[in-house]
Amino acid sequence: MEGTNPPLEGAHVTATDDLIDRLPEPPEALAPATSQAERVADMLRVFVIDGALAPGTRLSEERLSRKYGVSRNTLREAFRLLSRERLLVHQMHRGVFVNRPTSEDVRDLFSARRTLEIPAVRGARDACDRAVAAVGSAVAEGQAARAQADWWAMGTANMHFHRALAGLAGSARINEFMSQVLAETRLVFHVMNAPEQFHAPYLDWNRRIHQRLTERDADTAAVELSRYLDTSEEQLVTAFTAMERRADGR
Amino acid sequence: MEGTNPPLEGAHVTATDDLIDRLPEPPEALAPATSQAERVADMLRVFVIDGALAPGTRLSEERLSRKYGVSRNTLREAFRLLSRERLLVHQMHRGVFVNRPTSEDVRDLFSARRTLEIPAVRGARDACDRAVAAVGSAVAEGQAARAQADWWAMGTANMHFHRALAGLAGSARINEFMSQVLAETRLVFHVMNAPEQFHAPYLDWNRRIHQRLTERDADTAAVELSRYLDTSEEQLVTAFTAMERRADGR
DNA sequence: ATTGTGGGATTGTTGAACAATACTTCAATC
DNA sequence: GATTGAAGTATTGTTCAACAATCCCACAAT
Repeated sequence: MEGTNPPLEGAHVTATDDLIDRLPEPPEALAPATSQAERVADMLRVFVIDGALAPGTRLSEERLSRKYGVSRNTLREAFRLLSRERLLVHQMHRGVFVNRPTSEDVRDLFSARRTLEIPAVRGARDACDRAVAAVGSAVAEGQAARAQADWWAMGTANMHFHRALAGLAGSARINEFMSQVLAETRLVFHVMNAPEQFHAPYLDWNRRIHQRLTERDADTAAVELSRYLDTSEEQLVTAFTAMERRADGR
Repeated sequence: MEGTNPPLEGAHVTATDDLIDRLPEPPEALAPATSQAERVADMLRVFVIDGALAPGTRLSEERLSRKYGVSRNTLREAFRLLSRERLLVHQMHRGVFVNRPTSEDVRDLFSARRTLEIPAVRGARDACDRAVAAVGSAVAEGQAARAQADWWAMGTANMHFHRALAGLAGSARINEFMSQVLAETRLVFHVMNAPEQFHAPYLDWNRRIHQRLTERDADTAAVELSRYLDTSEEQLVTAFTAMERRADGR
């Protein structure tokens, strides 16, 4: 071995603070490391939204805690999280139940959606392209689902579409709130035992709205969306009140 | 005692189901009977919003549970509730802290407020009178507070004013979300150690907006509100970033 | 000044215990 | 026969004590 390894020019350079500041951010504030309660909540959330746990179902603390290998206390923490999201409702000394929305809830949900979605669409002029693109991919997702006749996926795509619309507002808090509202809306379909084809006719509507958005015709898009919400709400409320009458008139 | 008490004509009539249905509803679904965790959460919420617990403060499970005579588990349930409201933030294995919003949060909060408030005002034409009246009484509340030079109450009145604006949308879910957004906004003032007179100049602005509303000139009211939000946000963000620079440039 | 290396403090989670409340069952009454 | 009353049972509300996992801090070593 002739000669020595040339020492690297300027080896052992400590990174300046400047450089460090320029480093990419960690994905999520450096691995938030979810707690057990949050993991259980995540799992239950999926069950509720997908309908594995039907609205009105009571969740027994003891059985669930044994089934999923967590203590009752931990499970209760999870319940609290989901209650705040309105997916579960907590009744003192009676337990927690999967939320079963009423027709009044349906009206309120649509009222909230109007407030969130329509202004977002109307102000879409200065929304970032990334947000508009999200709307487009939700449309594509819906069409793919229809091609496969996967009705549940179509419903999911529809939710994504409307979440993307609210996303045009560009506020993280609005986004999260909208997600909750849509999750609760999904419960409505479970309560009704809605035929999953329910969403089918709305796909074209979504496509048209997105079309308007790409044409930068936000106002027309907003008008179409408004009509969409009106008819969708009416259809739901009608079906819902009929079901409610059937239920308590016996 | 002469004679017998005449039996009441038709005494012991059982109420028909019809009659029972017509009975007034109980105030709140028949005494929801709050749990201990909720009571603790209510208490802590007030502390946080009023600033008795400053942003960034860490809440020790052991000390708080001993101080308020509840178990750690119960206290943790309360923490979960408040974390979902973004008043506390939970860091795994580190504990819970009073949320300390950043300038980015301020921008997001105002973005959310724009989405919630402006459309509500613009659509105020078909808002119920009761909701408009709430706006008026918030204005009055602010003027009363100014008369007494009670600056903290002025801030509260300002919050009530904007909550009332969002209330014009007429959705319970929107109302609750708005309350959360405003509570978090209040934290911003605590972070800044804002002089409480901060709110003073906005009182007249509020009065003007309300004036427009009573005149049924919703569009002008919306424009004024939009300007209000712009200037308020700018003022806050400016002060905020200055403070942040001071803090981490040291 | 930076990097290991403890020890101490705090949180995460569990299991068991008990009180308080709701539900169920069945007998007694009108 | 339907309603009321009074058991007993099941479930939730809450506490307590324990232990593992993790973080924080001070101090020594380089």
